[in-house]
Amino acid sequence: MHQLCLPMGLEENDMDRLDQIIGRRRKVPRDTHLYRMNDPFTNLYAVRLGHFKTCQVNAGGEQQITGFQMTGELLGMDAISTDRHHCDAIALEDSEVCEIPFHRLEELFGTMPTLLRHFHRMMSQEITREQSVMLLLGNMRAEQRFAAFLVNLASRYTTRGYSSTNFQLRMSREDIGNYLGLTIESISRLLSRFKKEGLLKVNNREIELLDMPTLKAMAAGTEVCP
Amino acid sequence: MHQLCLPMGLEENDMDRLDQIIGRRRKVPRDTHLYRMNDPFTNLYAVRLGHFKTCQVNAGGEQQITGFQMTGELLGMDAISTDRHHCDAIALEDSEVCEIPFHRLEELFGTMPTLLRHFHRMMSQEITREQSVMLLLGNMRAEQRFAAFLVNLASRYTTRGYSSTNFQLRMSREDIGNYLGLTIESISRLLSRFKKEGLLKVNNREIELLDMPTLKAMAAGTEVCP
DNA sequence: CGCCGACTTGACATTAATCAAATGTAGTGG
DNA sequence: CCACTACATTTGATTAATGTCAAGTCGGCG
Repeated sequence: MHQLCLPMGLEENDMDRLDQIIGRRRKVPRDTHLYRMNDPFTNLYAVRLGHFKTCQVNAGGEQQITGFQMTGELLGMDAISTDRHHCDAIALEDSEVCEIPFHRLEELFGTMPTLLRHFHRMMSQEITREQSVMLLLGNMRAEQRFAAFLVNLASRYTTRGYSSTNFQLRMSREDIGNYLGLTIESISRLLSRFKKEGLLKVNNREIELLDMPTLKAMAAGTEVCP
Repeated sequence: MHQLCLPMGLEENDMDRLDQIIGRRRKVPRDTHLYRMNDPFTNLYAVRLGHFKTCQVNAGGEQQITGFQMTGELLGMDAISTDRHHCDAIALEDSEVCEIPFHRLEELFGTMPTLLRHFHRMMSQEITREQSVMLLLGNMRAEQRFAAFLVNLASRYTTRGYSSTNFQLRMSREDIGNYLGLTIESISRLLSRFKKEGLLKVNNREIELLDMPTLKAMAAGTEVCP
């Protein structure tokens, strides 16, 4: 957790000061909200355990999942601009977060440039992550999107020390479809097709990736035409 | 410019200190790069004059325009995470920017909490802007996307003191299509249809919006079905 | 005037959505 | 343990939206 989240690279002394402001841990049961759109912003949240999704809704009631967050990732940075949350954050399984009171974090910034720098990197990373999703949604075809999704999960599980080829999907097909701008039926068909083509095994939400090179090539848009 | 960009709400004293680190102005002729993907990151850029587009390219050569920037907007925040730019920034017309050396900006953060807070708001705003685009690309149909695009431009021109109904598109149909995940032909057809339906007038790149309420309703997804 | 690039328009093809069952899975209570 | 239900997923048939391809038209500029 400390390798992924805010404290990265801090000296022990600074680490203690950070630990002191980090608020209580909060359990978030599956399918419940960590926060809702328009809630006033007081805390950032670091995921300690479990998985979340963040989603936007517009006036017409259309919903878009804008991301899936796992252990060590930070939630709530989109709320800084207006002091209100811009999306809902919902636990995909029983989860746990640390509350990080943002005003107290700001107080530390003045004397802890390393912390501040790391915070900026995390916000910037969120911006580039979203740009990749824009590329995916704007230019890729269904099979590319789905391949990119799987490759992205694999790489994030690797970072966390888990298997990059065997993992559980924590989200429903519907969530995946919504995130990728596709329907649940399309996701289901893609899974079946990838299975038939020997790219992966799938059993309910259990996934085993069998052909990472091809999946990566599909995701990058460099796959040779079949 | 000062109302939109970093200095917002600074005291005169602080404003001077900020002005001192702001680097030279740089002219960027139409169709030339302000920076390219993978260029090392040294400066943020504040647009003083003109318009830019930022675009991503993946390994397969697919390109996605991730945003259009106008006067007072900040470019380059996605480079902080890795010290390299993640996208190309290209001038849509002859333009001018201020260079903001990021390391010197960081030096000010320690003693200018107001500046820091404003910087955080700008990064956060970029995150929420991108989330809106994700909603657009993931869930909206072509006419909604295009309406949302026009309404967004209108509101940004309003903020800058220009007409919200009469303005020039600085980007080609192709750029618009790429940004919205549509083809140039689709954009052309949508323009023709909106014109026929009396929502706008169009003459080359000159736009006059005639029915903002309907356009807004379309963008929000609350338009009554025709 | 004539060329070029940007844009428009039309005909047709394709992708993924929609609609409709069928099937599978997990949980519940007998 | 087994029916029974509710919900998630898969699969098939069809349709609708948008992409692709192919002419054209327009406007600016040498």
